[in-house]
Formats: sequence, structure tokens, C-alpha cells
Amino acid sequence: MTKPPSRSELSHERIVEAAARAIRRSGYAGTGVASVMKEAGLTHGGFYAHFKSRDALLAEAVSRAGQANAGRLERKVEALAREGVSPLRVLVESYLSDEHLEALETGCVVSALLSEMPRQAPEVREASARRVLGLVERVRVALPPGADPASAALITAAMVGGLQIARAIGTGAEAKAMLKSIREGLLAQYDTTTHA
Amino acid sequence: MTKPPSRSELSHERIVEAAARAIRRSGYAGTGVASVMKEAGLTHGGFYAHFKSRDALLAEAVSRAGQANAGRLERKVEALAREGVSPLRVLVESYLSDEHLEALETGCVVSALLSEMPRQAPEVREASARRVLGLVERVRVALPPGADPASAALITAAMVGGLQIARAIGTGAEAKAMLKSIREGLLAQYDTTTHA
DNA sequence: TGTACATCAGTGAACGCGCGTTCACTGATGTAC
DNA sequence: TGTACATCAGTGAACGCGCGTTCACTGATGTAC
Repeated sequence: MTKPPSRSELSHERIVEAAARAIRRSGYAGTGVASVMKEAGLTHGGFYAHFKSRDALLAEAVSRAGQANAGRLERKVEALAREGVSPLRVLVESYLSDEHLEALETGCVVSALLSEMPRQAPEVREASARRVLGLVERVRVALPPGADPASAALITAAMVGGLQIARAIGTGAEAKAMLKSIREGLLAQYDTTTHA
Repeated sequence: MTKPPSRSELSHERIVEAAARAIRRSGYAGTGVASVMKEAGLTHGGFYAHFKSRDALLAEAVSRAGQANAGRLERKVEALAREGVSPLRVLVESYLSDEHLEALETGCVVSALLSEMPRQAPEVREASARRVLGLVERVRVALPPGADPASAALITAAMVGGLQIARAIGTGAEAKAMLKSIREGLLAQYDTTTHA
């Protein structure tokens, strides 16, 4: 049996979780040490006992957010697979859903931060790039049997670009129509199964 | 004949041009009044004689950058159309080119800023959203005759998402391979003409 | 079980800095005669 | 064409504020006996 987490470990955990939400809500540039610490129920002075720098926190936060996204998606794919829905359809339908459009703070970290990634310090950039490659890989393994593995990059690009475009337009009817058009276009093109 | 621009108009122009580069290089959040004014050859104190606020400058800058991108692309499409290359091919090949991958500061403003757009003040957001819709529209008019106009959104999403994904990975061989795979996938799917 | 002490985690004030914005002023431009 | 003056554009110092980071201290936790 594993021993219970120490007070310090619990605090570290809360800080990373708060930061994982903050970066998606406010962007890398809009995420400050003080506000993250406050959201974690601590004062900002204690921050440097947990992290070497603000960038170290951002790097850890993007990794954490990505893992949470991946886990949630994995469970959804498995649950619906038992009902006969193809993995690619689950991926595309949930990624390009109205719910995901509105769930910026808890949604995919890649869509929330992609255009900021190239401007980050090396450690943040590298952790971010790993998340992007992880998403492409997740699409690749969801491809229907016999599909060209190279199409994973195109499908991922359309999903990520599509969600971001819709969010940039807003959360109203126009944005949802844009989302729907991309979602249905992708499914028509790449999902050969029929929908229940 | 039009009268020559006043000193004030010339300065305004230089400030907007500097800001149009700065937002793409540094993001909305990374663009400061002082550094833009310096790049325009002025001191920061004079800023508020030209703009109501920093956000007013950002809104003008994103519009300006978008117009410059659109104009350049239009000329390229026309030039290559005379050689028999289809408009959609020109769009996809130049958007997903190695040159564009590396030209963040002068490249497409949508790819440079998309994930930051939903977080902006209303005036910046609205100007940004107009640029996104303009890009989708430009793809739509480049569609081959007979193509479903709804596919414009999907193609735009893949172009924008693809360029951003490649940039997040870097500018090395891995990023260029990703770009190429998306570019060729799109052309195979949507461009029915053969390449010269 | 109870006390004494060492270690550890978190507090809150302070640092230097750069931000967006304001403003009194200066010097250049342009008009009137 | 030349001078006198009004208008205009840009300067540079200053403002309050929030940032990332440091640090001396406090109070809680855990160990030794």
C-alpha cells in the first residue's frame, strides 16, 4: 500500500490543478503566479518552495491538462466502443461538440493554447509540443483499420483548427453551424461506419 | 489627385504597421504600447493622440495584417492562375509551405493569434473574428467548380490547424514533414487538377 | 502517553521592473497678411 | 517673399498598478525519548 501524500504534495497538486485550468482560461501569458496560488488556497510567497520558476509551473500545467484530457477521452472511447461506435467517430464528435466549444477551461489544452506555444520558453514549448504530438498519436490509433496513417495529421489539424475557429467566432449559432459543418465533413470523409 | 498624407497620418501608418508585425511575433498579450511606438520611431507618450486605447490599436493591427495577407495571396492566385494552377492548390501550397512555417511575423494573422482571440476585449475579438471569416470566405471562392461550399470550413480548419501544429513542433524536419503530410492530404482530397 | 525539540510548509512584506495611461510642455508645421 | 502667430504632433516625466521573485519569520508537523 502507498503511503498517504504529505501536506506539501497535496499543495503541489492543488497548485498544478489550478494552473492547468488557468492556462486554458487565460492563456500562458495571462496566467500569473499570485492568482494561481490564490486559487489553490495559498499565498504567493510559498510558490518557490514548489517550483523553480513560473515557466516550470506552466510546463507542468500543460502536461497535467493534457493527461487529464487524454484520460477522459480514452474512457469515452472505450465506453462507446462497447456500443459499436467507431473510435474515430467518438473522437471527432466529442472534440467538435457544442459542449467542447464552451468548455475552454477544462477542454483540450492544445486548442486552448496552440498559437501561443511557439512563443514560450524552451521548457514550456517542449512540454506543449509533446501534448500536440500526443493528440496526433491518439487520432492515429483511432483511425479505422486500413486507413492511411498519414491522414492522422490532417484530421487532427482539422479538429484543432475547427474548434479554434468556432471559438474565435463566438459561442452562438454561427459558431455552432461552423463546428457542425466541419464535424460532418470529417465524418463523411473518414468514418466508414454508420451512426446508431 | 489625392493630397499627400499629413505628418500625423504617416506616423499613424507606421504605428499600425509596427503593431501588425508585433502581434504576430509576440501575440496580443506580448505586444506593448511602448515597444510598438519605439519600433515606429516615436516615444510612447504620443500614443494616445493616435489611438483611444491599446485595444483600439490591437483591433486596427489585426485588420491591417489581415488585409496585407489577403492582398498578397490574391496576387499570387492571379499570377499562378495564368499558368493554369488551380486557385485552391495555390492557397493550400502557399499556406502550408516551409516559407510560411518560418514567416510568423509576416504570415497569416489567423494562424499567429487564433487561440488568443476568444480572450480579447470585444473590439479586438470582433476585428479578429472578421479576419477568420474572411479567410474561410477566401477558401470558399477558391473551391473548384462543383465542390460543396460547406467544405470551405473544413479545408480552412485543416490549413490553420496544420500550420499551427507544425509551428508548435518547431521549424525542423519533423515539423516540415507534418506540414507536407497535411498539404498533400488536402490536395489529394480536394484538388482535382494535376500539378504542372 | 507526554514532553522537548528539529524540521518543514506557508506567510506576508519587500525588491526592482515594466505596464497602460496622463499631462504639461516644446518645437515643428502651416496659415494670414 | 518675409514675418507673426496659431495650430498641431511629438516629448519625456510621472502616476498607480501588478508582475516574478526573494526572504526573514511563524506556526504546524513529526520524531526522540
